[in-house]
Amino acid sequence: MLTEMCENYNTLRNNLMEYMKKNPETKEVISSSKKRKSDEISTSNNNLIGVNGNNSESSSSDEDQSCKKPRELETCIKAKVSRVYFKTEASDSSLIVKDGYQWRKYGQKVTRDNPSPRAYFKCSFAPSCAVKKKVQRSVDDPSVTVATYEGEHNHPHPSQMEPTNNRCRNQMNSVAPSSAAAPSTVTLDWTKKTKCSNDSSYKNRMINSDSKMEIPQILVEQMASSLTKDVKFRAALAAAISGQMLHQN
DNA sequence: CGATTTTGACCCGCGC
DNA sequence: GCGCGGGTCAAAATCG
Repeated sequence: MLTEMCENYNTLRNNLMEYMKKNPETKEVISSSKKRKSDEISTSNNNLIGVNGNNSESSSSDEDQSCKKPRELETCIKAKVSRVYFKTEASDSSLIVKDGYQWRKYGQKVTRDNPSPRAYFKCSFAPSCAVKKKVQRSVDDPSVTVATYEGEHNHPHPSQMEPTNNRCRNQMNSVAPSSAAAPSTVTLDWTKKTKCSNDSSYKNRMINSDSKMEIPQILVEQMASSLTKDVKFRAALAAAISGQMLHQN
């Protein structure tokens, strides 16, 4: 599956390169757009379940160059911004994202371009950890929750640091009952991994824990089959891999 | 009783 | 200068 993904990624990359050669003005058009417009472009371009991690170094860095104002430029340099898409129940009106960290909600607003409210969270370890996140349902797909992370945690993952933390554990477990029999199980499991792809320590831990789990072979095959048939998943994985490659470069 | 959430008020940058 | 809109504050309410 990974081989196929890599091939698809290479094909996509080549197509993009060719397109960029044929349309060199594309960059300028994007970079000359205003900030809010570029946000919209970013959202629409990532109209899939996946990770747009570390915008300042990824393929979307062109639009970040549109940060003309000193304050925005400072923000671009100082705050590491990543956008993560979570697949959730459309009927679930809560804006709780179970990423394992502890957050304290400090505000909620209804924004102009999206009828669903946007929730503002700070890391519970603030002010020592200044990470913030914004959570809002996608305007295109209400079943998709978009979480925008600003900054990086300067402390270990709470679930690793404090394994007896009831609140956190309850949040993580709260996914299980509804997803146990639902077809969305695969999606939820996958989002648990992808949303942590910017945190290498957590990612490694997930991989390690996965290797210890005994998953029935038939289930693995079913999961792999359903995922490879999913166009959105393939595109999201390609985006995640390309982001990782660009990050390494 | 401390931690967290809710929610209206306030602040501030931006466009006109 | 003014109004709009996004982001933050902080008091009250709620939760465990």
